[in-house]
Amino acid sequence: MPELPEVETMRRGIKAVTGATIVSAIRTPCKKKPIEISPPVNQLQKRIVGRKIVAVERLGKRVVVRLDTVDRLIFEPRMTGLVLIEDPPGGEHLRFQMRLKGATVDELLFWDRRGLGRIELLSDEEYQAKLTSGKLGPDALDISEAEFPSRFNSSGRAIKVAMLDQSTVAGIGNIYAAEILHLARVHPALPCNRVKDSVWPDIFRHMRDVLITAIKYEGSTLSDGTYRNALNEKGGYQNEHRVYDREGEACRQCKRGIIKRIVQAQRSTFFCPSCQPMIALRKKK
DNA sequence: ATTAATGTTCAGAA
DNA sequence: TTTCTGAACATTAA
Repeated sequence: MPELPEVETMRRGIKAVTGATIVSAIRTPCKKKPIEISPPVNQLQKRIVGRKIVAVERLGKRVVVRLDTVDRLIFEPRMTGLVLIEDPPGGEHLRFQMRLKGATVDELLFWDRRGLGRIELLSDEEYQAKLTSGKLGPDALDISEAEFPSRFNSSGRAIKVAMLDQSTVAGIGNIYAAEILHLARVHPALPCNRVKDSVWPDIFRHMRDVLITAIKYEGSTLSDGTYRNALNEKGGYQNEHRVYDREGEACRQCKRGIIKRIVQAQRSTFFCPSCQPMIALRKKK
């Protein structure tokens, strides 16, 4: 579930592990298929046990735990992963457990219902290589207004598809892409190279506003109830959604449009045809 | 039984 | 070279 606001909420929720020393790290006995851990757990243990956690950061949809070595332990929740410091929603899906000492919390957990998430340990060198590889763009809350359009500009892809691509900007997912484009009144299928120069600042402004507001609400917990903050409480931003998962309902903004659902890049896209007309493409189709 | 789900990646085809 | 499609990963719930 996690997009940038949910992952940022996780990061803040586990911040108390800063300063702790890692006593043990194990792949929890879990009857489900094990999640991917790189390097293999026994090698990973050798590099993290006995080490101290010096900072908890975030990059896009990843929680980055910095150690007092060259290494960073990276948690990537993907669809249903949670990084927690206390008992998870259902013990059945606990995947990874670190015991800690020297801080106010004594464990760090990774829980994942579907098990698509992954854990990765990267050295400084490997981490830098990942950042410069072009596979991961700048964080959506770090990028400047000036750089923002240049990440999309010449591409002919639909703007919503480009927003979901983590190499464009890191952190935006299916919920927030829809919400941002609705606020900015841009049709999700509009090709990037047909977005007017004057519109990019609007998209940038609404991107920051939606993400920052969603962080204040501690993210969105959808109807399946999976996503929880570190205290096992639901987020609140789902009640603020303007288009996501509201197909057939009246647009909250114009009160007349009916929210439509289309499929782009095999993902549902929700938008208001009235607030988000595809002006630049009107002649097509 | 079928479908879709907050994500990512890969192969193969336009 | 770029973009799109389908499938895969694993699990659950409607």
